Amino acid sequence: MARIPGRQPTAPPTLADVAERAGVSRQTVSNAVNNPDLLRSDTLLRVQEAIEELGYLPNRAARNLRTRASHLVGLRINPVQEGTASAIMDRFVHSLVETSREAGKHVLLFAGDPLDPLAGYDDLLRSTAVDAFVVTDTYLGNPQATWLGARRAPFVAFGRPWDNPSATHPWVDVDGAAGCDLATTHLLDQGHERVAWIGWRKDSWIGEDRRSGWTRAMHGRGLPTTGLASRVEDTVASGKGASAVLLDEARPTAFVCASDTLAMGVLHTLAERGMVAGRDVAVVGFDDSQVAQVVPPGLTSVRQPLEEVAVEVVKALEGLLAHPPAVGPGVLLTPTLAVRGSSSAPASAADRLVPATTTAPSNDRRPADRARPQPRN
Amino acid sequence: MARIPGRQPTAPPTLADVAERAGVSRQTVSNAVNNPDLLRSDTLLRVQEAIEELGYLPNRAARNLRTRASHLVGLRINPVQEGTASAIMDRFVHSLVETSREAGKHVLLFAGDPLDPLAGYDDLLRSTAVDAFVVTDTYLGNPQATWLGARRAPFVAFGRPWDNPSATHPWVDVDGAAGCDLATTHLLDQGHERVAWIGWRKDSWIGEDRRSGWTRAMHGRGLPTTGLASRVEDTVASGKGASAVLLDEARPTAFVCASDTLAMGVLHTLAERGMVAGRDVAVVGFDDSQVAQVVPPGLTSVRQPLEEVAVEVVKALEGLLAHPPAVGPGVLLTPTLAVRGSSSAPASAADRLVPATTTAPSNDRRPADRARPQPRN
DNA sequence: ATATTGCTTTGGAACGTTCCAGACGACACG
DNA sequence: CGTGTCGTCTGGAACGTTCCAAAGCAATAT
Repeated sequence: MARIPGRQPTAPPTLADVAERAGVSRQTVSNAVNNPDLLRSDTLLRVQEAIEELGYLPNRAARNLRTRASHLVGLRINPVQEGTASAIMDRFVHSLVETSREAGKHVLLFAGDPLDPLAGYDDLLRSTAVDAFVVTDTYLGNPQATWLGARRAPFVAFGRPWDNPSATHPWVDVDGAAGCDLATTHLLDQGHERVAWIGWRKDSWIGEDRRSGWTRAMHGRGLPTTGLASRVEDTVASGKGASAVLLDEARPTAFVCASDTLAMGVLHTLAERGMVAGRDVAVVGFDDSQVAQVVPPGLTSVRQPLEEVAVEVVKALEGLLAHPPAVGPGVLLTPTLAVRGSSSAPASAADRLVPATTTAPSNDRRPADRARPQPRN
Repeated sequence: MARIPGRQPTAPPTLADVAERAGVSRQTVSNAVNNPDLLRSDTLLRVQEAIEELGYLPNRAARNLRTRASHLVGLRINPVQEGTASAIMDRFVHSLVETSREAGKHVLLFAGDPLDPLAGYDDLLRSTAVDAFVVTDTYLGNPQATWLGARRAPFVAFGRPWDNPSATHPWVDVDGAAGCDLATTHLLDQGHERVAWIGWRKDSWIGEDRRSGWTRAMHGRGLPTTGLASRVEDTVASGKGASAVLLDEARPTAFVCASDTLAMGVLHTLAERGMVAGRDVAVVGFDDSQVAQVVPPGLTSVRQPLEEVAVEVVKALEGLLAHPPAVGPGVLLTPTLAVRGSSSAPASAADRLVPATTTAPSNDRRPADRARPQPRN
């Protein structure tokens, strides 16, 4: 197969190779790849055969250079957060990669310094290594957004522009309030009335949003929330501490937590007191992490529809990179609830505890009162 | 500021821009970037100033085209495995990204079909989108290796070439046998004698390797292993079932598991029977997943040194891509043991069974203890 | 003085693709 | 019969970089 003299025998075939083989010009081969409908059908066929035989695939670098596009999407990942339950980011990465593939894009990962939200973006942008970014860590109130915006860098945010609701960049987010409302309502439906909240510090927009779902559901049933809430850091230890205090002081029968990490803290407290999640006290987490899925007896958890998020993000990216760019409104998706053992209704309790909606009246024994020590081996 | 006429005002500066500003030729600017020691110091300075002022960064596509290198490393990720505990891959991805950055490389993710180990590789290779691959899923006995080898595609494997020990490609792996030996010995040191094994089916090389660490440790103390082992699938349910059977039939006082997923199965059985891990029965898992870190009372687990793995992988990559390519021998790293509540010595048992020297089982920095607050859903 | 050497700098070519303007033939229209 | 239009195909140029060969120049060796 005639090759240009200086080429390695292992070098991938080029347009010129295919062109020669098919007896057409380079440009015709290019058209066969990019604008097949420009060719007469028989030439198209001939070229396609040549492409097939040679195993030709366009050289990415050359194409990128010419078209000023890399078909790469940059995604910054932070160092692993050890000791926490949430793996949202990882699940999202998987979904994003799969969805991007269908859009002909690949995901380029780069490292981030948690303290400097902008590190890494600049280099990739200036070296035209990526076409656009997906920005995820908007919990800080995203300076990336304004910075990237100022640089005219295309990006889509996973997370609302909390600090600037009038921001014009495309974003996709999950309705945390709806999720916590769902979780709380699920518990209320099982007869719980004293449902406690363990969330994050007040300066977290996401935390306050989720919390509002809890209060909304509680107040919707005319139930009080005072004394039932705690705001702490997102660690297992904090969740453990907060739940211990709440159990002592407010006697809740159920917990809704802003994260699986905090929920695991509750499970720690229960274990320490010989109580059983789902039997003595109900617990619901947030994120449906692997932890929630495998910890006995299974942690009920709000599940973010990350696959859908990825789809919407990619959709927004495609709009952004189209000619001319089209940017739609923000997209807010609704999470679901993965119900597991930690909030399963003990049959007897459920019957007893739902005077409002069902027939069975009044026994004021609550799940928490049924706590008893573990049976010995 | 002179720009070439047709250029957008927002277009990044090019070599020519910098050259004009510094009053030198393009090639001199190129040298200033790539071979600074070729320039006289004063010209170098002048050029560097111009680069600084214009914010110049070499265009990736052009550089890639010319040098036939993309500085990208391809990594295939499989769809998330729901319902399992292990997140090895994700931790590895993080480490790899960080380490790659220091080597001037970025990580390109692409999606994989678990059933077709080769999907995705071919396209990236033929389109010269990546310089090399990191191959991780070698548990299948890796057809990728031979296939990539045949295509002369540079790659480094995380995982030994089990099916072909004489394979010549570079690889990095973690000594699973040593890890399970460590885990078993840790239990033996606490006075346990009947230590059971729950592992994978016999056709898993990795599983058999890990299992050999358990038998080695047991036989080393003259203890029998018959009847104490079970081989199942890597699911929580399997681990639960296997542990239930073993508890009934072999009365072990401790379990060593081939994965955290299986270990969580054991915890399920214990919970169901009102038994407490670490008090009634000791449990050790493998991978030090997030689950192990947060489940009460903490799951002792063998921790793979993924940071080191990443460093070695990148080192191997650099050798592979050097001119001429240099491929070293395979690297086998030793895991550590993260000791947590599930294997804490019951005081009575330890007193009864062995004068246990107070061991310092792990000088590994224990990440669970370093948990930092960081709200992100 | 001339040749040799080493240091520094330079312009042209090339990497493989797509854009652009135009060529070519066929066909229809006036 | 000339002219325009359409469908199809082509060669040259350009994207921004690095490779290559060579040029200019100063200092040293012959």
